Amino acid sequence: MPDAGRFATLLKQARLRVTPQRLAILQALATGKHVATCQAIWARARRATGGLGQMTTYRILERLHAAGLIEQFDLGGVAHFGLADRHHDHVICQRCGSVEPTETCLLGPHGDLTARLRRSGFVVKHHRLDLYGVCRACRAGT
Amino acid sequence: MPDAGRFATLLKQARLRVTPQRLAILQALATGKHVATCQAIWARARRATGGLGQMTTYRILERLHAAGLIEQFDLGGVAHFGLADRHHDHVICQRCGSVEPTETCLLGPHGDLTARLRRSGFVVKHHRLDLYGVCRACRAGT
DNA sequence: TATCATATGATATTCATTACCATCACGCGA
DNA sequence: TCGCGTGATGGTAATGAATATCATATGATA
Ligand SMILES: [Zn+2]
Ligand SMILES: [Zn+2]
Ligand SMILES: [Zn+2]
Ligand SMILES: [Zn+2]
Repeated sequence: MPDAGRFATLLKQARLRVTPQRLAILQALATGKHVATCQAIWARARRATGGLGQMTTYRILERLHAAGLIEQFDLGGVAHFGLADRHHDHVICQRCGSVEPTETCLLGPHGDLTARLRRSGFVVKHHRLDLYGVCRACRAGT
Repeated sequence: MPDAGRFATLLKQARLRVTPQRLAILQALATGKHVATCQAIWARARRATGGLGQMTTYRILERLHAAGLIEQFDLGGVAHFGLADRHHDHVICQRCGSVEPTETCLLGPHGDLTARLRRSGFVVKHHRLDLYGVCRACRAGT
């Protein structure tokens, strides 16, 4: 667990207890793809710790999301989770299902949009922008 | 069913059979909120037709989505459906859960973004932009 | 180290969605 | 207008993710 110290600090900053299970799940989130299902995270994390309950995984992921440490969104009907270190948008391939984060926010001058909507009475807290299409690898494979 | 003729035309254009169940579901989608769950759509449509199976509702919604007549996306873990007459983005209130469509696409010069990503090898087919926040009514109610 | 609030783990349960199959009816051609 | 055949419908059963519950274990603080 190379990032144990960093993750422990993150948990403490969020006023959450530092447990081996939580560290294992954060580590699993850091090593895999950009996002993963609860099942996948559980499978990877339990291998590292030995005994990790599946329901514990659900509860920890919910808690980490409530604390803002991870992002959560539904994809194909099942919840997906990923580390939420910085804001990013998503580029999703409809063929292979890969989910990649963008380097920068794609919304451009974000202030414009927020100001425009605030004038209509709606206060924007955050947004989710997902671009669907076909990635380079899948196009080449055709 | 005031829009029966219009919906029948839509179905025929999509090479789908015109059945009372499909018309009832399209009508239910047109009368309710911008999006609704399968359960809610079923409840409203069955009242209009008398006998409508729940599983039939699932199958019809899936078919209509495959044909591009309706939009589908997960919200809070359950699928939501709405008429997809034109492209729009979503303004979602986190307090009351209301989902409202935007008049125009919020992405601005869409071509810029598409071109930029195509240069990286990714071909954008469509996107989903959801803005989360608090609506005017909920703010006033505080 | 003692204490306690909280986290964990296992089971049972809920609920949306899918699978399956027998019956029915829309659309088309005679 | 009347059959016919393909596709649609409806019901039951099965799947699978997610939640509820509660006894036990453990991290944090003093
Ligand atoms: Zn992400
Ligand atoms: Zn963004
Ligand atoms: Zn919409
Ligand atoms: Zn848009």
